[in-house]
Amino acid sequence: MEHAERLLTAAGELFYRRGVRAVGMDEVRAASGVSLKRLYQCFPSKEALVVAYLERRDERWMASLTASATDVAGVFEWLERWFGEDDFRGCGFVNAYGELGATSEAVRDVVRRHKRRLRDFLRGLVDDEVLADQLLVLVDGATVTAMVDPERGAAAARAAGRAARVLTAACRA
Amino acid sequence: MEHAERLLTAAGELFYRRGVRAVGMDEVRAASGVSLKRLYQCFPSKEALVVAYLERRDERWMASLTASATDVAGVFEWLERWFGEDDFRGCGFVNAYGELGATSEAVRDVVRRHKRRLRDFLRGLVDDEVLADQLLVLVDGATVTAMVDPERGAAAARAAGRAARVLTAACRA
DNA sequence: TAGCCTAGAGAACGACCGTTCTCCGTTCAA
DNA sequence: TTGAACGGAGAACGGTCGTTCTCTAGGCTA
Repeated sequence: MEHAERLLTAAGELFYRRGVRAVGMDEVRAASGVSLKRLYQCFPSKEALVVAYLERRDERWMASLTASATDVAGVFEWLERWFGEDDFRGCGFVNAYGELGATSEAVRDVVRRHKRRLRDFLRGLVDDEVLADQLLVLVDGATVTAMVDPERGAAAARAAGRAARVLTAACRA
Repeated sequence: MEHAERLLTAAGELFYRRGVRAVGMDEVRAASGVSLKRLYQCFPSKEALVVAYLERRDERWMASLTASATDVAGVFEWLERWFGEDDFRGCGFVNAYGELGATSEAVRDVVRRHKRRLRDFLRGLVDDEVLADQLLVLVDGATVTAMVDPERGAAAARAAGRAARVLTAACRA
């Protein structure tokens, strides 16, 4: 079923760029070229579409990160490249949580799962619980700074990367 | 004019807890006890009310932080207390930016101003540009972690505080 | 050809949004 | 006592939302 794919591609771009509540189902239909009837056959509600969007985003985002970053320094180099993309608009999961976390339990869960997966990956890189927590904080913090002030995104990524190096060294000592 | 005060108190609680778009003007009216007519006399549009909410939140949040935290360790102790409050729901500015940053220039500006003020305050504590960037990243990152997974909020604050201590020491060396 | 199933286009529906307007009771000056 | 300004309650308005329904055209089977 390629319809779901087309829908998720269109919805993903729109939801990420403008926010979930700012995008109507009819706009997803127009951008995807899929009829409204089939849209609701693929995803029985907007919430289902949002959850699918987040799950797909999780898969792709994590796949890109894990394929490119094989050590701690690589994570922050990858972040700096991401922050520099012209359609970067912060963490799609944090944004979705801020919009819908108070309303939708399903959204809350998928965001939590994503952050847990990210932490697990970092944990695998450093093999220390507290350091993994600290790296997760650095990643999310740099992403927030880059979103609010895109011009300082690269600087934030590098500052966070330096912090990660110092913390990793301190942890080994 | 106490009406504006009542409106901002009600709107602030609702906007922060549930998100801006999830709260209608009529709900602000009901929660504040101020008539709709006067609401629009005080704030000529919802956007104006949102901007005023964020500006007030900036003032109070920064005042609480600066009054309580006189050094770097104090910042993260203050964060841990904040994360433990039962109505904590992450950074109101990041949430508002995720919802409205793509739409409203005024919201974008007030969020940027807030983050710049926060960075300036941190910069005053440590007197080093890169370290100030790193502390800002730690603060925002810990806030994201605490929002997404409230049970780990205290741990995130402490991990970030330990990271700040290590980074501060490394910077002085 | 005749009948039937599908699927798309988009109208329709009910709810709710931000915003404005109407009505009516009160207050207060003359 | 009259009348005019004010203010609150909430109806009204135009628009949009998520979701469902209708209509029509086309392709398949018999």
